[in-house]
Amino acid sequence: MRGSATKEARSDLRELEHHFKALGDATRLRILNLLLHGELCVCDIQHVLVATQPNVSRHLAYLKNAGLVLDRRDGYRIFYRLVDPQDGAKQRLYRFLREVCADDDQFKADRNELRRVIKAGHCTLSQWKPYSAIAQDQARSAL
Amino acid sequence: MRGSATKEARSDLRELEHHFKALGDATRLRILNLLLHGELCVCDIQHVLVATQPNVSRHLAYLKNAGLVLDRRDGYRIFYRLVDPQDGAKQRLYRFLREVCADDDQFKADRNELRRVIKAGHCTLSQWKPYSAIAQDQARSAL
DNA sequence: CTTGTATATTTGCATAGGCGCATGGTCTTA
DNA sequence: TAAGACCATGCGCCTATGCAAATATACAAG
Repeated sequence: MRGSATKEARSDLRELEHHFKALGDATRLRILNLLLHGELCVCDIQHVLVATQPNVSRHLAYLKNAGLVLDRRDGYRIFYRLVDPQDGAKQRLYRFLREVCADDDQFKADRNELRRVIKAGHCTLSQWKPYSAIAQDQARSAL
Repeated sequence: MRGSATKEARSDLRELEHHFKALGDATRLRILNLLLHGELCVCDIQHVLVATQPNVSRHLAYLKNAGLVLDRRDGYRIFYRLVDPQDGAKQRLYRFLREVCADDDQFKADRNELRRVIKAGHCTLSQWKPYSAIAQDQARSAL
């Protein structure tokens, strides 16, 4: 099944460029840092980042267009999650991101704030789901 | 000496953002792919990419401003090389880049073309130097 | 069907970024 | 000093992107 080279090597350069473009923004990096640990709805992110709703929404649309996140509707809210990495490229990217996000203070603070927001139940409350590629306990503890 | 956290964690977010911005362009990715294997002058890159000189020059300036490359004058030409990674962040970044560049066809073709250009001696000829963080033989063979 | 909540999209504006072209600067050699 | 090789930068044009504010859409509850 390694024959997916057809898909993977088709235009890695363009895909890579788009991925990096998507990562080249502080707000989007902060969003990804949160999504690395689980599925979230827009308003949770909005609360953590203290940003306007259209702003968060547009950045999520950008990430979705770049092929980095997926969305899912549940009632009147929409949950975003990282695309499940199938190819090696995305796996490497996520691993790299996780390494990078781990140390930074801003990212740490955001994760703390996310924990607070989830506890406060502003929005998701019981809806929170860890990112499927991460073990549940790992996601919760790493948060 | 791990106490460099002061420098590293100062504003990782902004630095990371700038790095990713620098990577979010196909031309710059192609340039970095070449520089991963050694020091090069502008006209070599120009020949490989088949781009105008000012264009290459500006992208190199962008990379330099982003803290990813350094330059050095030697006679009437200027050689660019990757910044020697001191912090873990840049090491991880380069490792990630090297992994990603290895498979892609465009990057491979560029490396082949670079080898041809170096052999043809358009510019650097005997001046070519491998990127210091890579063993000389590894750089030449990987090229 | 109306109201309220959560998201998305449009609009307008300001800035950043990419490219080609022309110009100017630096260094070498004659 | 003059010419040639190599490189940087300013200018104009165009596109992409970021943000705020307003507006539109989707859903739930009454």
